[in-house]
Amino acid sequence: MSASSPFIAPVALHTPSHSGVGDLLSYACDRPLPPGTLVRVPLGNREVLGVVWDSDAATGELPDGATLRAIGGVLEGVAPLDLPWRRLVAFTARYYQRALGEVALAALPPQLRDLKPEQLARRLRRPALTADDSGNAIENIALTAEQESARAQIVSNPGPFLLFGSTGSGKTEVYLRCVQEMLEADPTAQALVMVPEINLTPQLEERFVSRFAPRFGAGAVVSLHSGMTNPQRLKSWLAAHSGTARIVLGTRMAVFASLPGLKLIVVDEEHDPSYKQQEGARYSARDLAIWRGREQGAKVLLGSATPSLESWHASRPPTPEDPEGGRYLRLHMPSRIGAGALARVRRVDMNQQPRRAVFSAPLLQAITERVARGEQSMVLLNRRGYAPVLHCVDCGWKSDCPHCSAHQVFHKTDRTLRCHHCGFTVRVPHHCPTCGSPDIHAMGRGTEQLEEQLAALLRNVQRPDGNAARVARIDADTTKAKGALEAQLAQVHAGEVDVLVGTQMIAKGHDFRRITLVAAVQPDGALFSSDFRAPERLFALLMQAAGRAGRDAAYMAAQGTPCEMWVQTFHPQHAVYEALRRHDYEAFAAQQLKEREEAAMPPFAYQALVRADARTQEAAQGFLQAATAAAHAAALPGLEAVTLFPPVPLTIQRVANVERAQMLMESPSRAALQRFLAAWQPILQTTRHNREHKGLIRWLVDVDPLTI
DNA sequence: AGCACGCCGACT
DNA sequence: GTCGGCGTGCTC
Repeated sequence: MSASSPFIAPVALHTPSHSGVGDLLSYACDRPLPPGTLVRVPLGNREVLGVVWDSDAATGELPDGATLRAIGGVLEGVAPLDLPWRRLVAFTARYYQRALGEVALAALPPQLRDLKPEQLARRLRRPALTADDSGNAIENIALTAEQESARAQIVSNPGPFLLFGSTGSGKTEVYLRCVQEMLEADPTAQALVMVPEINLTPQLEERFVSRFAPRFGAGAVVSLHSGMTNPQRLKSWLAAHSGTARIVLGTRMAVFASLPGLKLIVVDEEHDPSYKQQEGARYSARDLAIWRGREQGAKVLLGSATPSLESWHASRPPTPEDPEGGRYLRLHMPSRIGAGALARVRRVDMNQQPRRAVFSAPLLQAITERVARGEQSMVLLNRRGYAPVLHCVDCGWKSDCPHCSAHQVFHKTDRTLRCHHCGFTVRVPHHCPTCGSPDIHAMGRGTEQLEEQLAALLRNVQRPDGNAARVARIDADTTKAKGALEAQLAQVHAGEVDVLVGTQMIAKGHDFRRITLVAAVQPDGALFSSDFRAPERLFALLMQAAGRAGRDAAYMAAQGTPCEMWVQTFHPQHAVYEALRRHDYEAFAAQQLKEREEAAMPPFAYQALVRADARTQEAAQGFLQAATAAAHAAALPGLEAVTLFPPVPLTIQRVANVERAQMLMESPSRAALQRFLAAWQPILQTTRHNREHKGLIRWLVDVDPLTI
């Protein structure tokens, strides 16, 4: 140890857990550094960003041969990250089976890592937009009785809360009011408000800024999501970290924002699968919000019209048989305000329609009438492209991706066949690549085809202004360019579009005032999926889509026609559609929960997956089998309460020439599953290094997976 | 994760 | 003759 550097600091660095490097590395420094201090340290022949960690977590012993090196420097001007933040990061790493440093560094803005000390100093000197309590009173919008009741409950109870409010019930107004009261009561308080998608942040930001900037200053509201540039993200992060920002709006990553004054967390559309990160540490931002709120003494408010069954179950009211009830407090807001009645649901039995018809006659008629009246319609299909596969009539060839066990999708717009899994793209062949036949057909349909067919079908239909009907499409392909989505939405709002075709992208959140008909043309796929959560997701999507119609009561009254949600289905009696018809989430949830309980599935059991990627399917499964055998041989703790299922190939077994397999672990006890996973981690690592498993490329653990 | 070192194919 | 492919190993 260097005589001039008598202190040792444990530092968290971005090293993955399977890299053989421990969670924390020790560095020498000439003064004691408080935990949470951001430092630059030498690692090999480079200098990386690290966070000084709590010394009780350090082993104190250096491995043989390692030499203690000195810290390169402290990031001056950035206060140490506080204990609640460090505890959140440590919990996330532990719970989701990742290295501490990986989670810590991923939770920081990327630019903090890249900036030279002088550049950072310059950034810190630049004055941020100030947040100041100007004292300007906020003009309170009167709450409805339901909103007021929810607000009062939130004020007088500790939470967490599940705000169960139908689309248009004014959940956002409740969020705004709760945030406002929290911030006014405490001049250092901060609030975190999360939404599932980047697309939804601008409209949320607009609403929060217009409400709170006059009162708390222009710098009081900041956003945090991956669509921002690195400098923007750093700026928002610093504002939150320093306490200047009072309100942070963002996507799932925002759950890791440093918020020393955090008093309230809102998770809007809490059921949305986007809250689950699907790479790296596979965390659920909604679940972490609950944990963080409890740890940091902040209230947590989850909101949805179709809550996740987990949250619904966790908020069950006490009954004589179940006097405890759930951990959350459920708040109801069933009424729509300022919006028309809920859409009337119309099911078209496709068994009674001509085969291969995309649009049933009654649906087409309904859309036609709306175009003629100057109303808008929205048509949903969760499949991009023109057709999911090309097929040769003569030899049976199909447009299979050479690198994946999936079809290449026919995109007519640019005459390509594209694999949606690996991106492999070729020109559309004119003749069958196998037998040369020119007789190749598109099978099935995607949004491009819907747009084309609808335009043809409505060719002779006129709008009230005498112009021809206009059909537009919004999906990931038409919105690739920056600002494209906003531009397309603006066209819809301006009334330039009569029928909007798109994927679920258009079902989420956007307020279309003049839409009076929403149609799902082919939603049946999810009914018979092997994924036990598929019905839940379909129901949520259709409810959300139905909520897009008739948002403006005044407009609906003037039009004098009811808004409608159409579903074309071969199974009109299916429980999902029955519940949808009655807008009865509660009955649907009760029925689903009963099934889940009988089958011992979440939320009545806890699950985790281990996935293995390898050159061959045998290698992938072999690794999982070997790791399972080793777990049993070692009689790992927790194993007595955990069921390990045999490895199986993923639904899409091969992607980009990588074979994929996974195995499921299930337990009635979350603690037992956690104990087992923690004990298993080192065994998985040693198994990987066994030369028997050379074909293995990577393995990963997914705790509380959304799809299995 | 990065980044080096290290040993075998197609280009100037 | 070099450029460069990614396999293996190391980082307090």
